[in-house]
Amino acid sequence: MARPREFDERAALEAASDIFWTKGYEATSTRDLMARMGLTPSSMYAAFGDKRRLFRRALDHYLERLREKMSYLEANASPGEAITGFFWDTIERTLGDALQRGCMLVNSALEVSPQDAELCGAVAQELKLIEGFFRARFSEGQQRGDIANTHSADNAARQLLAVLLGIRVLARVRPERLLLTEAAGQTLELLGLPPLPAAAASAKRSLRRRS
Amino acid sequence: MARPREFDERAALEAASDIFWTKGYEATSTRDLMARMGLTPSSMYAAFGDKRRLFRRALDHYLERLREKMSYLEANASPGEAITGFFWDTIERTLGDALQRGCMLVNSALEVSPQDAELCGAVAQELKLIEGFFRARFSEGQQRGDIANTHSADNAARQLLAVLLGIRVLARVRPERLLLTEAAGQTLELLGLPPLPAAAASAKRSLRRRS
DNA sequence: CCCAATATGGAGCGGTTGATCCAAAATATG
DNA sequence: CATATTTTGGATCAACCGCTCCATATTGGG
Repeated sequence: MARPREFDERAALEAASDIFWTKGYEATSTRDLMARMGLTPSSMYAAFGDKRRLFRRALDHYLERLREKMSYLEANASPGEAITGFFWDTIERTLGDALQRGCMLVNSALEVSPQDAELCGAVAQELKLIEGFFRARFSEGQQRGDIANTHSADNAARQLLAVLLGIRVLARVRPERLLLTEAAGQTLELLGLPPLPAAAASAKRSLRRRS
Repeated sequence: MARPREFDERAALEAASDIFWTKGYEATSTRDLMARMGLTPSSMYAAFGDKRRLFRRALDHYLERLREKMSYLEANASPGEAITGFFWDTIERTLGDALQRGCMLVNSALEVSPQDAELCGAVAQELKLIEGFFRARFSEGQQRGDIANTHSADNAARQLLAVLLGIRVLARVRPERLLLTEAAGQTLELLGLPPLPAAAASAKRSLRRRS
């Protein structure tokens, strides 16, 4: 019994997520947001609350896709390939992004004030989720016999998480294929995980995607 | 033949570096800066130019200490211990910081726009310096016979750099000793580098420092 | 001792910020 | 068709932004 919304909330969130991802929280103004989301202040504030709460939802929206990637790999690849595939996907996507936005989660992890318990906690929890993904896959691979029992899954997961985050930092300022693939590849190799596709193959692949 | 400065430029830079480190570039206002540096707008702008240039110098000031740390380790420790010591120092310092500021270089790496070629390049170059430190130490250790020749110094350096950056991201939102030490420790171990001091010992050591 | 030269204090510039408010528009229900 | 309810557009708010300007203070050189 009232006027219906003229905009798609999901699409608006997607737009908001995009700007926040590109420019960061502080550097994004509410006017940037309204322009990109195609909303007037009234609509935006009514639908999403203030800037902070909108950011929270935009981040969640971004993270949802990250979680989907993990689920997909868990369901459609062997444990070892799931881990390697995660790194491969991360590197290829990062190198393919002309805007060099890196990862919104990592960007947020460093921009968010440690005093902001709620946002900080959300980021921390998501990192634990990724760590858990690594640990579960690694452990599963060990039970299967694909992966050697030389190292504990706990430590392997911690190491993989650190390397992943490091790669995302590096990619932001030094988007060099060799640097990223070798940093990841070396770690995968030492842990007895499947290697990344050769540079030539992955280059061809990203070329195909671009066209 | 003119009035002399009443403030110490170095101390002012130190103060500026501190706020930028704590709050980031965007979230720091010129008023924050002037208050903390104890300067009026006139003095600040006359001495340091605009906010961006001040940030550049504040970052350089921060990085100088980072370089000193590398020089110190290079001069006063074996190659392997220099690498391990760098990680140890990083972790202890990070865990000891109540403000959880992490590393200003890493924070900047993600906040700086990739379009900002100058600042971005400065960050990239500093990362190369750290990578070079790892590579040189690793290579030297191999020549000495301290470190196995199983892995190339190039790749080891890339991996160490990634883990280091990853740790600094993690520390920002999950300052858990075990997580950081094991992520680093595992990598050091796999590369045949000296282990980090035991948790008990390092806890004692940081306690001593605090008192 | 006066003057050129630099530093200081602080008012204040135009513009932008995040956010609010209200009249007009659009719908489902009675 | 009227009314209650919600959305929409856009003017507008106070506060803050980075930065400039100028009068005043402080020095060294002639």
